[in-house]
Amino acid sequence: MEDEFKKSMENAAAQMRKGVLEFAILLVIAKREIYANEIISRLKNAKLTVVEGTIYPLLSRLKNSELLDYKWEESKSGPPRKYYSLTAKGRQFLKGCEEQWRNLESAITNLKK
Amino acid sequence: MEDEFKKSMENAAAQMRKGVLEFAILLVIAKREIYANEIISRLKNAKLTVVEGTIYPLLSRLKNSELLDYKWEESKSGPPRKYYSLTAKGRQFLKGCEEQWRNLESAITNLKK
DNA sequence: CCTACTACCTTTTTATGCAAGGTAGTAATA
DNA sequence: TATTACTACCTTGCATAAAAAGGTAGTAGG
Repeated sequence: MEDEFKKSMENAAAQMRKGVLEFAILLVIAKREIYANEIISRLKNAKLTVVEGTIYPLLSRLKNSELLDYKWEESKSGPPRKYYSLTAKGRQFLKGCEEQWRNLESAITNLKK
Repeated sequence: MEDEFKKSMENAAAQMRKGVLEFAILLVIAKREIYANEIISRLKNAKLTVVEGTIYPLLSRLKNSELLDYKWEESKSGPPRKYYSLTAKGRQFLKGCEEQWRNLESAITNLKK
């Protein structure tokens, strides 16, 4: 397999990941209060790689849109952490995302037929 | 529901669509030779809206990457059309996309648990 | 020959993910 | 108490790519 091909393939995969990134982060936060580095680990486990430079601006955006809230908490080892949680608006938004996701899944299924 | 919220929701939906756009187009072309405007209609039916300014550059990119090929064909009514088809490389690429898509689906499923 | 329609394509704007670099708190150790 | 290591936060600048808007050209009908 050529290099160019691999590059394109990786790029396509990255595009798909980007598309659901916000959704994925909201899903993770919905489960429990969590801070940025934990979110990164959690997504990595699910094979959705995200880096700091991506997640911090995104979390800020979601906070500004009032979909998220956070509270500072001390850490036993290291600097304090921002624990994020969903606001009521955020939960509503997440529901919308879930519906969009189902639509997307059915769209792809249809296109395959 | 506020306006801001709707806007964010639409934006999130758009993001998701973007992520699978290339994949969706390849799926459509895989079924039969087809030209740009038909692709647009086909995707619209599947609730994946795309516009010309999006699809033409994308088709060119895929052609340049040798994933697509095309041939001109006369139309009974109007200017000639570029009918696109997948190259061998394109079919291989599509397989890769399908795998990525499955990965994404399982990632989301896992994050929900 | 003018209008309508279809089909192609390009230019410009905007959004956003990511690499890289930066600050600061804790803690172990030399 | 200086040094190093680690964790956690955040910002700047670049590259990519979708979408809006505008442009060219072929056919057809009145």
